[in-house]
Amino acid sequence: MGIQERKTRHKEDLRKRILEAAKKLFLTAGYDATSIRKIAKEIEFSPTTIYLYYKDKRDIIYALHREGFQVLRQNFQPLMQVESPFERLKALGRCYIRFAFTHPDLYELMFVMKDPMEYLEVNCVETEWEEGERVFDFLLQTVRDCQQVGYFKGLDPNHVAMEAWASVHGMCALYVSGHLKSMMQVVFESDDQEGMIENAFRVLARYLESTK
Amino acid sequence: MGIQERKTRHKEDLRKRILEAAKKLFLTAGYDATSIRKIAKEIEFSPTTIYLYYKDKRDIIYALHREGFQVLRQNFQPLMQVESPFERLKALGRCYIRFAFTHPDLYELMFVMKDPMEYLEVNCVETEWEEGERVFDFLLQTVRDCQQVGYFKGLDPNHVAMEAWASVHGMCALYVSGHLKSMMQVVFESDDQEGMIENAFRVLARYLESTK
DNA sequence: AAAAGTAATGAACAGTGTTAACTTTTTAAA
DNA sequence: TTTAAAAAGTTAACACTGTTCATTACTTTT
Repeated sequence: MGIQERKTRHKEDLRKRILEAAKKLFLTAGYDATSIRKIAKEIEFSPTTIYLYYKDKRDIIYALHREGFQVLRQNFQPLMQVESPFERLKALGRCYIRFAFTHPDLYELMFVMKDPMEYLEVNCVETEWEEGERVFDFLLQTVRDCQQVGYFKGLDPNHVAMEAWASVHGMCALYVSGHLKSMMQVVFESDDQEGMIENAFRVLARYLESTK
Repeated sequence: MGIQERKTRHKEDLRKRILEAAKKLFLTAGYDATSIRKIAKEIEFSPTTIYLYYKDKRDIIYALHREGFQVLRQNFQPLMQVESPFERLKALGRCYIRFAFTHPDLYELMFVMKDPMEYLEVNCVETEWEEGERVFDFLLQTVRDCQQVGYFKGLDPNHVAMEAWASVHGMCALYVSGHLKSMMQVVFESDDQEGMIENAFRVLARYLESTK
């Protein structure tokens, strides 16, 4: 069945080329500026062809969403080696923030935009947000490990993990949306957003440290 | 000049009616479903008439954005009376979260969407995000008041305030975007988002408390 | 060679924000 | 009161959007 195989490979290839084109447009011009027609022009196919490979536009951005989570998990990989649970937790936070700053559009797609989540709800097999689950599970396990060595005494690890995620996500979300920038210009008359986030994270780290 | 005045009042009236129609559509159907044409149909005017009162669509949503901040400040008003700075700080956080849960669309408009911020950048008088400034200043002053009675020793109030805002914003943002819902269904097999946020906030409050 | 199946497309639908040119209404001056 | 100017509002159009349907071009199977 070598012919059949080649055909399948060709199909998969076009699927990938569509996604690559979509990613390119998305990362250079943003979501709203990424239209089906522009993607089609990029790969030199008719717009309707895209619908043979992806259900609709949300299907495409959901594919990018999944890809983003793979990249994030790759970023997290080296942290597994960090011995100290608390150092690992802090590194996790810093890594998460760095990801948001280096891939703001991807971050927005993964953690801010509603469309991919709506896609999940509609095409529901109920339990399908594996990527997100794995990432949160890593955080959760790290929190539990911290408890083993005396941190977060008397606190529910689920709530601790949730609070930690919300904190760093809050910083990143304010950054990618431009709210941090506007706020800092007005309130602090400064432009060093990265420094501000760095310092805010240090405060958070102090809080966590003091639970020991 | 009574006639001139009446005319001005009439113009202001139509401006308001446009905004009311926009708000109604926005709150019932969301931003994307709120088109200029639909707003026009709602107030029974031609679509182009709207452009005589608002520069463009972003101008309208920026007006809603400002209105939202007025509502938020009204919600904060009673908290001024809270004597204890730390109690005030906690009440501020709870109040902020309650606002996000009761007006999720408005919250999204005010703190998540990029468009109003972009509108600010384009129509720049540089320093024009008064509403946001006032709200953050209130938080900042409360943090300083807390320091006066022994909290946050050795910490920069700016960074403490930033961290606090990021934390609660993170919770709210994950709620309004649907990420919290998906995550909880997958990881905790639960639907009680409000309870989760409540508990996460309690953890944060514990952190803050422990700085005394 | 004819039939069946697949891949790709052109044309169209119903909608979007926005602008230019035109018409109607209102105001002010002669 | 008539007339000219200014303001308010509308129609038609442009250049887009996501998406669907009928049709063509090509490949494989019978």
